[in-house]
Amino acid sequence: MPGKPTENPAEKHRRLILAAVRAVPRGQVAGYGEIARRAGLPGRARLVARILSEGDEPGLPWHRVLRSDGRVAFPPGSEGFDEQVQRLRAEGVRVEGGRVRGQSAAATLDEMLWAPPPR
DNA sequence: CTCTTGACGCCAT
DNA sequence: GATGGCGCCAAGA
Repeated sequence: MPGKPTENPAEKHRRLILAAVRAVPRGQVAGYGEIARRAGLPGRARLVARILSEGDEPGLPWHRVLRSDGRVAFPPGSEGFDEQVQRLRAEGVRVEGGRVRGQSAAATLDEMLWAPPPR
């Protein structure tokens, strides 16, 4: 039966991913792959990147999403890079050379990810 | 339909 | 730490 307008998988995924990104607390960072995993879409890091690249969703803390190695995903020197670094620093995140510092940024971005930052 | 591109990730060298 | 190759998936040409 009818009923439900069968939501496209793509749209559902988008919604889940956006929710996962919003769930990242201020002052913290997460990896694309980690976001995908939290959204229930393991291995879809690229999908996360693609959705963020669309740039919609106002208020979305996209700047808290980094590569798995703790590096900013934009090419150094680009606008996106600069803006992301500024935003992160504005939240108290230590960024050096386009890389987030904090012991490991995310050795595996799995367990220590949601650890509260010392202050 | 095929081919390329991309805000990625992991592993080997 | 830097580079290169392969995997993955969606969108555009």
